[in-house]
Amino acid sequence: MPAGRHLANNAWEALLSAHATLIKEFAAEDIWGEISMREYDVLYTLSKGGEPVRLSELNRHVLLSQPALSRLVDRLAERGIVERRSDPADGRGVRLALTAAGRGLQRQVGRRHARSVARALTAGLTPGELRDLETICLKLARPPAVPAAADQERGIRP
Amino acid sequence: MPAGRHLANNAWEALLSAHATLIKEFAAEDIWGEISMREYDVLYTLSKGGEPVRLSELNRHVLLSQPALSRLVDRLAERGIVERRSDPADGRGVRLALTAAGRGLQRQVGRRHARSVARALTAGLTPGELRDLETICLKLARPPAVPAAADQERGIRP
DNA sequence: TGGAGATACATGCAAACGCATATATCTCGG
DNA sequence: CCGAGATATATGCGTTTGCATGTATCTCCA
Repeated sequence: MPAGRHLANNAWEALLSAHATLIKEFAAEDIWGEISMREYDVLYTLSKGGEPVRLSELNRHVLLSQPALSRLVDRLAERGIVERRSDPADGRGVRLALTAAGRGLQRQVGRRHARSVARALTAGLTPGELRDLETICLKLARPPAVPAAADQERGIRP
Repeated sequence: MPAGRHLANNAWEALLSAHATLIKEFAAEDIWGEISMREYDVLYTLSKGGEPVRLSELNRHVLLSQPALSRLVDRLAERGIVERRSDPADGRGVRLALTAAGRGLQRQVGRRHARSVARALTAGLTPGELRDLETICLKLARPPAVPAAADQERGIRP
């Protein structure tokens, strides 16, 4: 048994707990207007990643199945918040971009949400802890992507 | 503007990113058998909190609306995984407990999942980082609960 | 003590989701 | 250059979710 097993599980449970607590806290706030938190997540990801963004790329950041994301984007497009264009370089692909209205909406909600986030996280943590949290979480967010090890697990030998 | 505003938002974004990445990674594993991750979350919370547990208490840990959780528990009860008893001390309340089958299922899936968690988190983090992550996340998980500040925001003066 | 408001959970219903699968396009070895 | 398999997205369909609201019970104070 690896040494850090309990350490890892305790850390994961704490992360889940923090996530649930904060998500609920943010969801309960009266700042979302005409969009849901999930929709905001999409708008934010679009605004952050240099648009246009592929559906599949978006799907790497948003915790939704591919069909669910496809239809969520549908609804946003019908509401004039995002625009779907076909990708000239790849006939299968879709290029997504915020419309002017979508960008405005993202900024408006984003400002308010950023304030909430700052309030919630600076309330309990020091700047050093915030930096540590970011550093550690960024390490976790990188996909392990060690195909050699996966091959080993399957008994594949070079 | 508070000093740690960007720090806080960067940390939150990293936490969300780590959460999404790891959840997807765990969901993709072939260890869940007859239950979903959400259902496992309920089983785990029941097994951890000294049973019996109230629905409302459970709802504080699980990221689901109260009606959705109520029905999820319904389904688990129909499948013989949890048991709902009425609370003798509070006629409105419900006391939830794992059945023997439910406890067995939780342990079986829990063992496998714990292994995955350990693999995923120890791969990228040192023991010290795991400890730091837990400590920081536990601070975040505590509900702020500063009603005085909320009153102040609404312009209420003592 | 009784009744107004709070709390705990359940239910009706429309919207959203995930799984399986279909469709269209791309990539490559032969 | 062609066809097999891979990749990107869409669609059918049954299940699950959230919102609004209903019902039962509890609390507390006038």
